[in-house]
Amino acid sequence: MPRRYWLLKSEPSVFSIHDLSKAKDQTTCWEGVRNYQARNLLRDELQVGDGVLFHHSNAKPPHIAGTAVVVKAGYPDSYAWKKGHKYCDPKTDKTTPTWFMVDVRLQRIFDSPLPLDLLKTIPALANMMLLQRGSRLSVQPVTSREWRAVLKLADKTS
DNA sequence: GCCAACGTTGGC
DNA sequence: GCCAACGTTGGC
Repeated sequence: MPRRYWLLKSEPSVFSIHDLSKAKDQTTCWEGVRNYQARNLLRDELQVGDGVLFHHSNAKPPHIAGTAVVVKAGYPDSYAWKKGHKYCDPKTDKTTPTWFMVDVRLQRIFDSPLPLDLLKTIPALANMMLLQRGSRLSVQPVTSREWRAVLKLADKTS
């Protein structure tokens, strides 16, 4: 199985890559995804060892902040059953979980974050979902070509 | 703050 | 199952 790549987005005011760097083992569960398309990817596709681009959405400007690695594949998102929590979903139950999460560990914080308008200048990224459809979908597939181009850009700008 | 994109909801 | 209404997201 070849290693695969993904983009995960988070609003830095909620949880940033710097928060991840301060977390125990620089590892966190990626809870709170409440969209079925993204859920399917978390549940079925993300595997241990897969690469993750950490995107800061709703930032000024929005940017890819660094990389992480999947250290635990999809498992039920227990926040769905935390009463009163913003990620609580009372319609779901524990015997047939609806929502899933993965664990990711920090790999690298880019010296210079890569804003969208810079990413848009890179031909290899022209078809990237992030640039075509924005970051509404909170878990996005990234091709190995896109992954390489982003890392190359990160090295160039650091 | 605006608005386009898009997901969800609910009446029929 | 369709689709209009509505809500949310996020880039600008």
